[in-house]
Amino acid sequence: MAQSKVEMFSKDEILLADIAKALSHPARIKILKILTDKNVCMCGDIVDLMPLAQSTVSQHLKELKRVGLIEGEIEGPKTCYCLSQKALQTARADFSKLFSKICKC
Amino acid sequence: MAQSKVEMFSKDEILLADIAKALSHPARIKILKILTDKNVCMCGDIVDLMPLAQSTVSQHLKELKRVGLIEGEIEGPKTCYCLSQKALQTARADFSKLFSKICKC
DNA sequence: AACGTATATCGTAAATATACGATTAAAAAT
DNA sequence: ATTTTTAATCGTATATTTACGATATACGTT
Repeated sequence: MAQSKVEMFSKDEILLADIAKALSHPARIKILKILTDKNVCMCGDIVDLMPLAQSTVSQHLKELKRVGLIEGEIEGPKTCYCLSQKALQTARADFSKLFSKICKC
Repeated sequence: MAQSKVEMFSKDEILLADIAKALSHPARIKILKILTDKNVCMCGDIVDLMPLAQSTVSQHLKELKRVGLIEGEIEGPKTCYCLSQKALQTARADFSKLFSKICKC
């Protein structure tokens, strides 16, 4: 990318695009599903269920945390991850709003 | 990216992630909104409403076309773009399905 | 036929994303 | 106190994305 022109768009557009970005990799979709099934989950449990290296999974978790969709609580050497239902509600509403606007029915 | 591991995930996850990717830039969100307002729109009209160069807008249109969210019909030297309501319905349903799964309420 | 208009594509630069192994840090277990 | 376990971060390679100007293409107009 040359210089970013992102600031030339509306807050809403930037925010939704950012959430979409967080959802734009199948690994991250899968992580959200895993956290749904397990409710609360150690990082290692997630890694075991993913076809990716531990450091790569950690990066994906970081991206999901960046936009707030998940939360991680450090418990000793372990980290417990869970979904942020609040952030998910907001994301859901934002996508709904977009599709309501652009879908005819 | 090193080699892609995308094929290690489910079809559903890959598909949804791909749609999310198409929505992961504010310019593309804005284009969808413009097409909603104008219904059908020449490329140049879109370019005029965007803070980006013509070639850049063209690239964004290509990405939206790639995932099928918009369609472009060449009419002489011009190209008419419009939303694909069918693809939008599908995308909307796919996101709904994900959020239904991962949202508690 | 030459020119103008509209848009896609090419070439390119810079930023970001994805992936991995190695290392670090921090707490638990021995 | 040392070792082990867990997970984040660092360093790095490669791929992809974003952006632009320049060029090519294709049609309409003069």
